[in-house]
Amino acid sequence: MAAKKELSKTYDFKATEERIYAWWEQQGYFQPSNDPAKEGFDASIKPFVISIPPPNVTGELHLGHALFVAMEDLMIRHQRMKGVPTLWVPGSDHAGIATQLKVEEELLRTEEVTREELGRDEFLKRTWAWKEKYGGLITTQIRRLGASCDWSRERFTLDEGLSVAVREAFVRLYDKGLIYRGPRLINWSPGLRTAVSDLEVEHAEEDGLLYYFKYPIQGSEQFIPVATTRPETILADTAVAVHPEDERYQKFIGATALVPMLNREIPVIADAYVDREFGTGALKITPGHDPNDYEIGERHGLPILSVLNEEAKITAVGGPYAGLDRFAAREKIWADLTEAKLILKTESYRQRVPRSQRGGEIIEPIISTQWFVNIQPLAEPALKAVETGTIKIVPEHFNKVYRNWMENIQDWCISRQLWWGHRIPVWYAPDGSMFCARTEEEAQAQAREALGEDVALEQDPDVLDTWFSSGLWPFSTLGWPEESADLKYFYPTSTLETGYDILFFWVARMIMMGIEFTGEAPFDTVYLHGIIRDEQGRKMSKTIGNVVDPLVLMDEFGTDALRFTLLVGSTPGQDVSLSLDKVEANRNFANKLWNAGRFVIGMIEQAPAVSSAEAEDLQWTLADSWIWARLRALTRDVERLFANHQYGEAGRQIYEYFRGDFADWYIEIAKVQMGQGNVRAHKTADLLVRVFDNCLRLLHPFTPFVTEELWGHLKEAALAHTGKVNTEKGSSWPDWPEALIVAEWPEAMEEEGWETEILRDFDLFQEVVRSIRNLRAEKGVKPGSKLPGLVASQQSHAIFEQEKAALAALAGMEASKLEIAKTMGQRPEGHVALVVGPVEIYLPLAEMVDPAEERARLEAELKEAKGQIKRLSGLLQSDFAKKAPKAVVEKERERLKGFEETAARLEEQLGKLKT
RNA sequence: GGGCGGGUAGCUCAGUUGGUUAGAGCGUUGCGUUGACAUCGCAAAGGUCGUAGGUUCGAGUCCUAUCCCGCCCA
Repeated sequence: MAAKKELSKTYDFKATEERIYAWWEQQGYFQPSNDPAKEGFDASIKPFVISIPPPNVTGELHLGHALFVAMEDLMIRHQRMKGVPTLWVPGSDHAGIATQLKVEEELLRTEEVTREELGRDEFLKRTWAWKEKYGGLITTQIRRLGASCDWSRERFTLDEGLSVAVREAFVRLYDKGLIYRGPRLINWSPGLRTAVSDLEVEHAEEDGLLYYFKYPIQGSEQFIPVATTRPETILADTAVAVHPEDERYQKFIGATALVPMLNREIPVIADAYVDREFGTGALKITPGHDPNDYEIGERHGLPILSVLNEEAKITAVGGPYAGLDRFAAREKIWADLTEAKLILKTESYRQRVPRSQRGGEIIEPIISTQWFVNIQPLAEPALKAVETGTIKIVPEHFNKVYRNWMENIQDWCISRQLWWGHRIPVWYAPDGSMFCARTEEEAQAQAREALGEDVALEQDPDVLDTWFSSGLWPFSTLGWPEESADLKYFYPTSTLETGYDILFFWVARMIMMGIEFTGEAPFDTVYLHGIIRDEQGRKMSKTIGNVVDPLVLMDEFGTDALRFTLLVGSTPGQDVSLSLDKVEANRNFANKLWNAGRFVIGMIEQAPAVSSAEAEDLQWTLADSWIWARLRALTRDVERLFANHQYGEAGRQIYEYFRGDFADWYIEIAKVQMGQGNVRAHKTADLLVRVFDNCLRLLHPFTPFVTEELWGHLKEAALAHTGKVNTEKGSSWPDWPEALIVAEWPEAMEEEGWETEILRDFDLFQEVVRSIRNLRAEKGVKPGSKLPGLVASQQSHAIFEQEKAALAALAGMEASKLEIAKTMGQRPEGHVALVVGPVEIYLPLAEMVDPAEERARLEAELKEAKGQIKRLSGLLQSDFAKKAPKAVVEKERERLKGFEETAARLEEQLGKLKT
């Protein structure tokens, strides 16, 4: 016989996680069980597919990653265990700006060179080198979280295949006329020297000043008072606008105003857009630097002047101010206006300042020639897909958010003045004509066709917004534009899981592009999770210094603890507050699980082998039936909760079952039953295995490592003792596949009718145990001392007769001196009485109890019972009895009966006490 | 200005389609170490579910109004 393998007393996640993960991966469990690339492929089986939200390739793991990995891995593992072919496509994103900035910083720090000094080709070489070096980090960290994604299908947005997809998408949109190039007012990031999209600009309310000054009217001494938050833009004003019905200024409409300091002539126009209540009621119009003014300018055919260049310095338009930085210019102009006696006043003002989502610098609206996607034709079908339910968003209320955005969507600026990214597939001839093509050769051919000769073509220097390639992710990763086998089988994907903060950035764009290019919505469900906050509900930020590193948490508490905390702490669409205490508590939970496993395995070894005929002859105990009934209910609840995407609640229920029912009660009773030996012990060990096996299966998607490890030991023990516990697969009996990760998910077990009574009986048993424990604690009975006692109950007599040994063990009583009776004639001398519904319990504790105290206790209980009787009988006499469903009324009747029993017993006790 | 989410125990949060005594973890208090587990066990204290109305036999859950906090969009 092989040496008995002892499991360590505590769960050692450090010795487990890496080994288990490597084994899973090497066994190929992460790959779809039904794979077009493999033999025996069956295209008719519907797979479950998730595309990972690709993390920044040079990024490092943060809790947001940990949450989405945990969520998606949970879904994937659940489906896999249900026998569905699953595919989770991993990959990463080139993250244009973020990566380029990182590399630039690094180059500046180590070599003291800028990217301009290196040149575009060299810089890109360095960036690829950086990617090779650090790009693996994030995926290694994602593996550590236990992610069961198919690494053989890993993708990167700048891979050749995905780049082909990006060019294809661009060319198709261009050919359809949905991509255009032109000068528009766009958001410019002066620090990064690139355009950004509307979504990348955040508007924060900040304290500022409102500057009041005079706009002189040509040929008169009069002026129009105007207020602005940005005096430097006065230099690019091309009109002054007033409300057409404003009596104060009507006389100026049509007059010519003079731009202060420059004396440029501009018209005074009338436009209903002007808010008469705001400021002075007159508005300076700067179409070149303000989105609202831009629209007014378009309406009135005003010229557009650009007074700020790409570095946010004053251009030649600003005359004497040319070359000044935007902030310096503001001061200088205001000083000059003061000098010229053109100022009125300043007042403090709370304004909305556009800031870059990255870095926080102030964004300048400027006129710039960029590439845009005409989004309306894409948005319409994307909106419809959600409205009609083709795509379901969880939680539902995000439908409205989505619709609201889609209905007000603006054209998307997709060009970026960066080097790291997908270069725009457009080439220019010397004469300025442009050719959009999938390759340079194709562009050359087009040029030859159009111009009749070969000319030197210059590719557009800009790259595409990273989200442009991310928008193609669900199908580009599967091989699109090729009709690959993967694309055919795995697309559309199933669930898209991500944070609500990128609903517009990513989800909406995937839906638009998916429908446009594949004709199908890219997924059927969008599950949105919240943002992780600290225990005080604050966003994690480097400035506050409250950032929690998931790697540190995993080192300290284990991956399962972190995953369980994130999963159980999250409700769809709701932010998650994470505290270290919770992670610690869940580390403890994993340990509890481990030790329960040790116990069950020990019991397998101890169990006697008996024949199946003998086993069948012996009935389950109340506790056996109860833990099984509870498990059946649990499987139903979990099934329902998973179907409704209530993963956190499912986790909580499993946790409570394992801890509250299995560990706290059933295991304790099982010890007694094991002690009885023989067939009883055999059956008990058997049930312990069945129930624990089910717990491990249900928990596996939440805490994959500890459950896999334990299950392996459990299986080994069971198979080593085949006669002692049943190892045959049968209805609801465990089978023993090669690994838990591919074991069958516990099916929801329907209610069979017998459970109600069992649950009620065991509930009474628990109440009795608890009340005895309570009294012991109250009276300070030494925990070790075993009390004799009497339990009397007419109707529930059989329960306690049967569970006598368990009752004694759990309540700290001496089984041989525990008497179970139907009635008690005389109150035994020197005993204290407890009443639980129809049950009376007598314990010989009278010396420890003051009779007056005893009476007070009984009276208090009686009062409580009577109160309940009054409440319930009132309830049952009201309309409730007529209108509520029968079962609900019946439940209350039962309750009333219980309290009446209790009251009767209590009154008896009090009567006896008085004599 | 429009929209959305939240306000439940000291703290952080759960709470199917409304079902009648509202749960967990942590924290607090008391007790406890011979075999599953001190990363533990037993017991206890602690909540007028933001406020005011309404619908209903019945409301933490549905409706209306209102206050506070947060977010998104303009």
